[in-house]
Amino acid sequence: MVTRDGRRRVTISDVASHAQVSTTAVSKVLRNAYGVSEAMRAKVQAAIDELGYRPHAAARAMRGRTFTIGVVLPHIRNPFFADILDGLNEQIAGAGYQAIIVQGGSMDPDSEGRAINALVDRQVDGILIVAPVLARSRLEEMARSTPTVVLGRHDRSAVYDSVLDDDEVGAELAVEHLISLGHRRIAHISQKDSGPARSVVWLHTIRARTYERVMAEHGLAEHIAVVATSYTEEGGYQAARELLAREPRPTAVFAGSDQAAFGALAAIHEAGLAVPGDVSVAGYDNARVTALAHISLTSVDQDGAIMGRTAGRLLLERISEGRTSAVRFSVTPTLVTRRSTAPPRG
Amino acid sequence: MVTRDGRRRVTISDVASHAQVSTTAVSKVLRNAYGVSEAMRAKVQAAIDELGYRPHAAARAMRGRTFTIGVVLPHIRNPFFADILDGLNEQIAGAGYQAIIVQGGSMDPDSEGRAINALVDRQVDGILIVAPVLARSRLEEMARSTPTVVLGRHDRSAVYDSVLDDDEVGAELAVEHLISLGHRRIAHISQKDSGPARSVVWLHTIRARTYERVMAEHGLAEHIAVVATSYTEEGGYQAARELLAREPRPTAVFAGSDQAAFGALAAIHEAGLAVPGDVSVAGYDNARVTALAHISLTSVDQDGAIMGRTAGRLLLERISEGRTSAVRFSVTPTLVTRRSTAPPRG
DNA sequence: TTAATGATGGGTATCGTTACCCATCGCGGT
DNA sequence: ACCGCGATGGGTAACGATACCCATCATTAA
Repeated sequence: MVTRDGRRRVTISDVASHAQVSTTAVSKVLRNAYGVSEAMRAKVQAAIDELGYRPHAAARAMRGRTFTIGVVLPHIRNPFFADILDGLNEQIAGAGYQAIIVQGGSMDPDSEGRAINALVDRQVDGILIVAPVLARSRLEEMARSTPTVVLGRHDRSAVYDSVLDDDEVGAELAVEHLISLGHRRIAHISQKDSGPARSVVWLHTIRARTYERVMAEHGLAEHIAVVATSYTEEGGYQAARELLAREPRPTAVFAGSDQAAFGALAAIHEAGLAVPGDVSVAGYDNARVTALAHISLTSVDQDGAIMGRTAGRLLLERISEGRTSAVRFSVTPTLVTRRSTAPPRG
Repeated sequence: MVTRDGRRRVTISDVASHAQVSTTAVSKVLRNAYGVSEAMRAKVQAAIDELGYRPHAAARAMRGRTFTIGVVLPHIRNPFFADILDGLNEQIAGAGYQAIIVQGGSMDPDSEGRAINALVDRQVDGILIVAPVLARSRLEEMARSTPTVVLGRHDRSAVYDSVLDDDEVGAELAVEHLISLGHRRIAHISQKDSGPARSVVWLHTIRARTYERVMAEHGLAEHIAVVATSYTEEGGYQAARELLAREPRPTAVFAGSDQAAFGALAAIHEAGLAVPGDVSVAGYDNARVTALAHISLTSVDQDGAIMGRTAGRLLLERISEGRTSAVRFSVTPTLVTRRSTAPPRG
């Protein structure tokens, strides 16, 4: 291969001739394959270092592994995804794998499908897909050809692994907290469905249903108020404006995600109301920014780093150890109370 | 190629035999190459659609283009990068290109180098690298073999293109604004150097130097106070704590990035001080969250979407049109004043 | 009429690496 | 002395697509 500047890239043959061995031997050393003596390994490694050789991932993809994990994120704006990614990288870097990220375009199945195809076409060894909205059949089709972990989706599959937090416990914690503070008119901000309505495969549906269940269990069924927009700042803002216009207005808002909670805070502030004096707000994800003193948002913590690490481990198990049985891993969330929630006034 | 489930992937030969033409013809259609009749194009396209064929990017990489743009981000936590990415995607999607993102590990040249290598090994057609800390010689080495655009770095190169905002203008706007409000003790939060100290290739250095220059021009040289940590929430928090401990404490803080400004807001709030009553705060980037009512941060706006679009256009020019001369594109920032800045008390 | 030209389609070597298979060697057991 | 076996190293045909070159044919110019 000749690069634009006319210099040839160092290939496995260059290493082989420099070390005076066969390309096969070099390949075996590279892959830690069976049948290589210690002397051979040292000799080849020396040649590799001397020439600054790096395996050509694209060429590898033609026959073997690419040592690449593909990650599909709905969008990179959500800070919680950064935690997941850090956990994933930590886990796979040691095994010599590299993560590449593509944006899936949140809530749009077509765009998500294109993103997945892009990874499959690039022959990644494994795929982590976060909160997909694609039909399960399409996910399974992909999972049959490439090891796959799905994060944040409540369905069971025999072909891909699942990593999720227990959204029922998380939502319960948040709603119970608000109720125990004395709130009765508690509203919920959810996300619009982008597939079969109210299906429990989606985490936002679980959070919303749990909210309704807990409200009902405490005799607050008449106060149930859900506005479904999206788990974004804009979505939270719109939903909160709608809720604040109601009469009587809610004294507390449980937002399905921290981003939505930020938008809600903005709307509340804009309406001239105080948090938590007039309205308490709780979020979900415990993104790092929620801890900052001027925001100080009560939020449900799901450990993104552990979820990312686990996803990485599950993928490596499938890739290297050939596991084919499906696994489901669930973390239990906890509530972090901060200054955005307090007993209602009067 | 046989996938795990035993099904063969559809290849160009399958398409060729199905359409009863040569693989060469199919390849030409795929690449929009010269020498294809309209009838041929239609026939081949029909076969492609019928079989659901998708080109194998890894195989393409062996001889031709991968139709992939690699993006190196210091980390995905910074919301400003999301704007850049949206602009880039918008520009390259039409040309059939796909962006893949790798994390470079901010402020760590080694980790950044590994990220770049990962992209080069995967044979991407072009690379966009955001705010790199790597030595210029390494960047140029890479740029000689792969079309490269560097975003947010103030050096001139003959081999790669540069996209940046005019940080001198931006910093001037922010500092002049604070001075015109009547502030004199204005502090600045900057970023530690991760290479040659105080070199003007780094945008944080330009912002810091401009701050010093403008202060001096207004006879405020004695009030110059710079704390260099990092453009992150943690960095802004630490720096602000240090600044608030000084006697007398500053009445205004110009943070070099919005993220640092958020950290500063947290520290100020934690110290029991009010914004803008006790301390005014201005940031840089005008990330979307700064506009939210409960934050309402005065910030310097650089249009990330335009920068991303331009970077995409410049890369496509190099890839498709073979441009080799280096280009430099600079956007002029504007100031967006919000409620975090006001005249000093008393 | 012939030669030159342009448009179109196809044959084939090749990119860098690995999977598969085979050759060789040394050693222990019969 | 011979056989069998495990350990080691190498030869070679793929993987899927494209670049390069050539063959063919219709059209136009001389």
